[in-house]
Amino acid sequence: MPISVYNTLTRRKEELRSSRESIGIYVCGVTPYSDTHLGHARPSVVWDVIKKYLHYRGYKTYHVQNFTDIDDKIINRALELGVEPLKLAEQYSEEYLESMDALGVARADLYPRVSRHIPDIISMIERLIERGHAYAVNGNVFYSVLSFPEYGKLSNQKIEQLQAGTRFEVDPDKKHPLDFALWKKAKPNEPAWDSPWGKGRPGWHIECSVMSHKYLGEEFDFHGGGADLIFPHHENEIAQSEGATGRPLAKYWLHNGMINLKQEKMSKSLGNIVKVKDLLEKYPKELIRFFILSSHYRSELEYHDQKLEEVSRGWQRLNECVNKLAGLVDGKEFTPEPLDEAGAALVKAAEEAEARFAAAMDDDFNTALALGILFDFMRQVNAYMAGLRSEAGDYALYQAYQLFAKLAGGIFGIVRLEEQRLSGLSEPLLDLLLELRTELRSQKLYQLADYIRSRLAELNVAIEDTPQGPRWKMRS
RNA sequence: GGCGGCAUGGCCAAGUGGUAAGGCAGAGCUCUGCAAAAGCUCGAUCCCCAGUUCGAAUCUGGGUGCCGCCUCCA
Repeated sequence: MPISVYNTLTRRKEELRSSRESIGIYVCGVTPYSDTHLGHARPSVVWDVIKKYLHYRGYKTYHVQNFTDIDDKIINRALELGVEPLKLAEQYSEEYLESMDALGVARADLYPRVSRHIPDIISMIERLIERGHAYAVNGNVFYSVLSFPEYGKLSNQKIEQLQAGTRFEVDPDKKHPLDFALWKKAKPNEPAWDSPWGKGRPGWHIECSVMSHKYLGEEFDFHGGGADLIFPHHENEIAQSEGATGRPLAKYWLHNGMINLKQEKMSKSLGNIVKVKDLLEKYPKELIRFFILSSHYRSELEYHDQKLEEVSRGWQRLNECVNKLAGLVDGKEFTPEPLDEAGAALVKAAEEAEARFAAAMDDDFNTALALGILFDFMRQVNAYMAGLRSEAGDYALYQAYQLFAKLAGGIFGIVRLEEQRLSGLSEPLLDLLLELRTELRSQKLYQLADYIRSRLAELNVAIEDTPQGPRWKMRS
């Protein structure tokens, strides 16, 4: 079954077809001038999962994600703080990468910076001028939107309509109000580079055209980013790249929905951001990923302070199940030889779950559906484990464990295997206590048995009496 | 004003023509000395109106409400 994806450009789902050996992915990265927030985490986690799923399906990928390290916001912030703009940007770029590492996001293959591509930018601007798509005025260079008949095709807008909504003052040097800057004339106290048009710096959108072209070539596969980038950023990228090459920029445009706080977009300018750093202090990364993956990537996602607590219960159950499996399987491998009826049924259920999971992901990466399928399978596994007589583990459990490890662990990154090992004497002593308590229970000395349980609970050790005997676990 | 999206049980969330996945919360039950864990059972006709159709949450038209973009933004 082929993978299909919703393409913003055509506004419908299309089958994924790549003529390349490895799928080229360009995701618009961040403008690094303040802390990484949840809104940045969503596309990162989503693309992390998409990539891992593509790998699972046998594709190779090459993923480029830029840092826009030259920008008005960075310059202004640097001026406030009295530091070098590029240094500030570098610092926040590092912070971004650290946050994403901490979220378990695999790194892109390349993180190009605007500041290191000035000559490439200048040459693309020259090319645009040659081809009649751009003009220089007073040290600035503007892109001429009227020179590109398809302008507006991504955001499905006509130039006249866009113009009607314009609510900012138009630079009198522009031929058309929607023309945008490719090169900005230097102002005092700003980083500036020499160019054929004098000292200046690149405009906002040009860097993505230049760097995607340089590292992925013409017409690569995926171009991604937040839905708020559709206009003007991606629209302008298309105008620049396609104006310069005469060829389509990317085949599939994928846009993730915004994360809202109290029904309002989380954004730096609104000052309502939730920092990834802060979240990670309170919650495991796996839970944050679980939350992000619990709805489809294109829909909006509501966040509030209790949100992660609300979803954590279901997440914990999933983890509990996988942990029990891990304990039973205990790193061993099993062969299918002795397999009773229930075991055979579970093995079959695992196969079905995997097929359904893949079908869900094939359909525009429907992680919410896929999660539902994992929960379905979890119920079957739990039922099987409840009927278990020994702690020996078997082939069916082994298959179930492998499946969770592959899908929930490897692709989604939402399970956390708890290390129950305690240091030194603690573990034997704990086992001794459990043994003692079992003896007390068999003598019906329940008060004492319960006393042990409640005192251990105070030490964050939870005891569960299962048909297979008592087990303990650390409460987080 | 233009463009796009969304509206599904108390909450979250799949489902785009054939009679409503899954999660949380709630109720009951099983297991159990109790507890915990787990399992089982119970709950919605899908914002409103009008159409198309044998049949619509799903298509069409018209409303209502919310969000996003049209200014930097993931």
